[in-house]
Amino acid sequence: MPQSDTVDKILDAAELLFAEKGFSETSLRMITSKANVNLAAVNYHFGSKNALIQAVFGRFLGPLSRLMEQGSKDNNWGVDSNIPKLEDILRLYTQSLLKIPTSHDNGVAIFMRLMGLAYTQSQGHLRKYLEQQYAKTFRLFMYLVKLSTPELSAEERFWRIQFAMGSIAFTMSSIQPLTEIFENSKSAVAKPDKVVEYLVPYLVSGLTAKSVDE
Amino acid sequence: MPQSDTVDKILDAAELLFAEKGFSETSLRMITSKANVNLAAVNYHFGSKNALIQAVFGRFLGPLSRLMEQGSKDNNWGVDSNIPKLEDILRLYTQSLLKIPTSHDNGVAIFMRLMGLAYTQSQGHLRKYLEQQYAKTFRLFMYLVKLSTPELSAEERFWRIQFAMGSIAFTMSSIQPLTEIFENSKSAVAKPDKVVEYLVPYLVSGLTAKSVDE
DNA sequence: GTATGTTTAAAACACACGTTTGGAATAAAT
DNA sequence: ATTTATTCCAAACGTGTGTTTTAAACATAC
Repeated sequence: MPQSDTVDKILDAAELLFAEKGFSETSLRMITSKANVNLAAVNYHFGSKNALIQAVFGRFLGPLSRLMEQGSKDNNWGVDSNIPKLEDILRLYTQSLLKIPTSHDNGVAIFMRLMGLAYTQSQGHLRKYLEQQYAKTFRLFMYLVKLSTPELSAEERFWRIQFAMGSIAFTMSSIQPLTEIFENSKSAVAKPDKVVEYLVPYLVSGLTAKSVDE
Repeated sequence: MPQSDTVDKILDAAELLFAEKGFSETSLRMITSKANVNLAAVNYHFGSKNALIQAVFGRFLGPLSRLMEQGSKDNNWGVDSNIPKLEDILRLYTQSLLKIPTSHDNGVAIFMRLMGLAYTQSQGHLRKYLEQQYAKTFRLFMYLVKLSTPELSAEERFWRIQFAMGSIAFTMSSIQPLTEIFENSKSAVAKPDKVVEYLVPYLVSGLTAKSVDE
């Protein structure tokens, strides 16, 4: 068995458990027993639990970051007065998400859930890691949105993006428990794709709402 | 010193620490030392840490729940074809929030942050407690929104409310320099009232967006 | 003033956590 | 075949956790 196998088994198990329970609520013993590896393997391969958390994020944010930048470049957004539509930006984002290779289905929901947790749980080290690792991509995203919503003030645009990210992260965070609650005659668990279908027009409408400044 | 004093001191300290760090990341020793009470006081007065968490929420949600139901009744919403406007519902909500008595300013921000954590951190006991305690109020809220947005399908309305709640909870959760806000109460960092000003038109626009079903 | 119930205090409890250790097993290289 | 580096494993370590225990302090009523 090659080395990478243990590493990936740990990452796979950690990803699921973190998404399900949160970071502090998931112990290394849960992870290693789910992954069928020795407890010490985490500290051996990753160094610490915090480093493992960061590695979990790096595994999907790396590809996502690359896909977003590539997509923007392919469309020539931002050059020669080539201004993207807000829907197109969101679509690039969601479709980039779907392109990320995952070890299991429901990968998208898990990513979004993890991103929500990253913002919401006060893991200082994670925030620091994400900032210095993906600040460039985030700035690109902000720039694109700026191009497509020139009528907004910088402050209002910032907050609206914040609101939009909240809708996404929060929704994906609570899909499972909510569908359990409101299971009035609806048997099927809400599929993320279906939810995204509802999400996009909502976001577009909210982001392009008439400004309060006017 | 009367009994209630210790109880309130614990609740005050717990509220702040939970909002700042999360539930699992806050130990009873942090709470009791911040509250200047003995460690055993928590288990004596509340029974367990989980019960303390629930008590912190009860202190907020009890008044809020009453205010919402009273406000709806005062406006005769739902009777005699008296249909509320969506803005009015949101305004009732935000103003009810502001009316809740808090032991310190920034109470609203802390409350929203806690609600975000409640949804986001998978504290099973908390979710169960909130459900069986405030399901009635939540159902009223859903009903009012249904009255004001008759054009939406039940499913799409459900998800849009979800999106909206996400915006609120997430935004308040990630006003990052929270600690600064707590310490020097007149910090210039994002004031919740200002954010709400931006939030309302965004929510209205999103919630009333043209349906994807049409 | 004594008795009764309630609240505080200090200490200890059992347990789960992340991490470290030292040696066994395995693979790669000479 | 022997060496060398890497990976795995069982066990233990130290620390911090929520909770319990015991007794003292306090308040209240008779």
